[in-house]
Amino acid sequence: MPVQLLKIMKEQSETPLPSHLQKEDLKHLQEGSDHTNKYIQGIVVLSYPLTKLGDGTDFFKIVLQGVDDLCSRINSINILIYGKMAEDCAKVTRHGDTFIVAGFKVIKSPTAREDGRHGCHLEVSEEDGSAIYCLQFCNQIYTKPRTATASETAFVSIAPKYVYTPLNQLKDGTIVNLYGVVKFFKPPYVSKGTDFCSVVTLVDPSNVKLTCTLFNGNPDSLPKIYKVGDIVRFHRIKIREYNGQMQGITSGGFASLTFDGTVGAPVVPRTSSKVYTFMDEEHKTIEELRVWAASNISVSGPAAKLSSVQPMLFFDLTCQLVGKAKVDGSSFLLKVWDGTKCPYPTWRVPVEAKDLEGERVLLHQLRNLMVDILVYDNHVQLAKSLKIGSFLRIYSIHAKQASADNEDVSHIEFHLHGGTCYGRGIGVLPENNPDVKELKTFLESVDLADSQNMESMSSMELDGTFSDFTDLESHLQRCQQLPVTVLTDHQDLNNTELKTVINSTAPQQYRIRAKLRTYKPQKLHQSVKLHCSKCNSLQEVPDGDVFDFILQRSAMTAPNPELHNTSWYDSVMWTTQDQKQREIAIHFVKHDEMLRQPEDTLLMIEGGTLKEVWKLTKRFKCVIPVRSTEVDLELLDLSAPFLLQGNVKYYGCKQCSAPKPIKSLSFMAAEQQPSWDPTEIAQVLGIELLQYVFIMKFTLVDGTGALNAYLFDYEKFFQIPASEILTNSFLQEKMQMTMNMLCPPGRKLGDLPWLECFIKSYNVRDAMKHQVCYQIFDTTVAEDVV
DNA sequence: TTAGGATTGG
Repeated sequence: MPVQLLKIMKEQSETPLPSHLQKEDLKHLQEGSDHTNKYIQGIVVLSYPLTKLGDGTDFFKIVLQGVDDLCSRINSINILIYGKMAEDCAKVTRHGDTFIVAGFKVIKSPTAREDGRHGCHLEVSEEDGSAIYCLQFCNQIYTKPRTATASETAFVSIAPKYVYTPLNQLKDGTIVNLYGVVKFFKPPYVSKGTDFCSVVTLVDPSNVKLTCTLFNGNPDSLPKIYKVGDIVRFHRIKIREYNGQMQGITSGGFASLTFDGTVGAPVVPRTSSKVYTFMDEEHKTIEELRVWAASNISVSGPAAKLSSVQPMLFFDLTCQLVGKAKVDGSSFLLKVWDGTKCPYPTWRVPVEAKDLEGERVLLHQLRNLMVDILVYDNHVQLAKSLKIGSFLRIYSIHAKQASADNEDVSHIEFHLHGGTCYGRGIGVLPENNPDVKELKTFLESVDLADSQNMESMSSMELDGTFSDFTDLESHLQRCQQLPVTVLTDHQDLNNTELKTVINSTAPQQYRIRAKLRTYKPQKLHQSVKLHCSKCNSLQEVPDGDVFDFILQRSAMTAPNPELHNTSWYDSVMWTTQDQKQREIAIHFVKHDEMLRQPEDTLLMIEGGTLKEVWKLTKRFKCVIPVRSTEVDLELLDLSAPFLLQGNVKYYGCKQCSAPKPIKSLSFMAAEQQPSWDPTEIAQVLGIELLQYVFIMKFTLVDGTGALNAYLFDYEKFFQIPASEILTNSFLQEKMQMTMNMLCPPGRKLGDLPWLECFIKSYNVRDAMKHQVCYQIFDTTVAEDVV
């Protein structure tokens, strides 16, 4: 029975209702006024038998009498309960119970004249998201005898007890309730039909994705999602199969709650203020999902401040609207700021002064910090409706690099293109949103006088002239500073300005002197990739779990005893004592028919776990995980490392490797002093060795222009081997410190150190477009920096 | 009904 005993209260008169609900007096009830977030309370004085309506719907009617205003003429009201809720209520209702009703519809009562009750009646049902709470004396509902005092009451909720379906158990044609973590979303936008639309992709710990298409005529009724990682609870969402996948779509009684997904943040639901049930159990679910999401969802979205805008990329901006203006039928201008200054010249969209809405004084004061964002097509209608001063998150703004005919230096244009790809759109953030609170505090702290200086500062750097002696002095000081990177070759070349580099055709090579405005990825471990020099492919370094899984799978094949103890290796085998009784075989490769010292020994292991393999690498020179076939030992799947040496896992390229029999290693073993060099082992085994490499994008500026240059570095630039960074926290710290020297966080452009770099330009062409890219080479971090 | 994730135009 979906009746839930929520709490037993002793010596306590107030009820644990959702805190947003407020009591409404019977005499204030009238048709057409807003009663969301209101409840009425009364004593059951009459109930009618449970009946079925013509369409089979259960129907139950009770009469509640108000307790506050006994003298009032209209002191009682009819409550009409429909559907499952009618059945549930009929089971527990007793005369004299106190009922609390929320989420009701107020309808003019056709029987008011006859029964002399309230002029309206209330209608409630599960579909409308209604809730009924019932207060009874304990001894009335406990069947088991117990000592109860009169002051002890049980609090019974006749709100349905919801069942939530994990995303991997959804079935076509059902209507379900579910929880999920937002992996992708499109903020509500105007659809081509009559409604607003929002598309939301969820994941949950079952690791199944569900994309939901949600419609509502009122955008406020759609989930209030502000960022990836938010958690939602959907009630009554319809599941359908579409293109072979499950899909969610709004059904009649759809309702949603949205929560901040940050671990530790207050659990406050965002909802369009309908009545909702939210109790301790739900609270726990949110906390659990937050913890799961923290390690399973990447929220490092492209959010950015104007100060860290990257030309040619897309980003999400949290900002305040300062001005807006009509441009033409298909585009609309938004003028926004976030308190930081975009380091590049930005465009100004010309509009008629009469079309510009916003505080004139503020528009003038903020002119150096404000940027123009031109929004198109389907975003225009929403943009027009925005209120000046409101806080916005604009998703997937395109920072387009462009230059006008009469300009030497390129500028940045901000476009919100038409369509909703990649969640492109505009969301209004409420004042209580934590990001808005932070932004407001920051905006209040911005010294506008300082921003005027910033303007003169950047224009000074742009045209390379110096207005007075102080500027000249500080400039000289900077020039005298040693650069934080140096060239390892080509010292005799002269510097080229970035403007010249950008305006020249590729391919060419240049010596440049520039500042590192920003770099990507900011999380340095994300910069490590595996590179195949044969097919030139790049791939992510596989996760340790993948290796674990492959080891587990290969441990299911028992070692083949016929392959043990050959002329070139000795084998040892044992069975683990645990329940699984795994068989492990280790083959120690001999040299001159003798075993060598462990630190010079290569061994092969069958049936080991990740932990066991790691332990062996601590003791022995090399470890190669293998499995038995009928005729020979063989390497595992190439998603696993084929060799472990020291702290480094060596991987082979799946595409370019052609594994040879393991016994090829015997030739290496026969060498006078086998080096067990990974490159050589790879070659002997027919493996195309993947190299660990740092891939980063540096945004370089020099006062004449800006460009993005890629760093592709095995070891030379940072003087840190890319192969060791992932397993060595000391090296990670060292690299972070180096980056902090090259690009000190929080500094103004003028205070950043200079880098000397050698870069080459090259062409990237495909059928559609042509782009010139830049790569840093023959450059290293200066000795005194590392 | 609409959209059904998957940028780059003005």
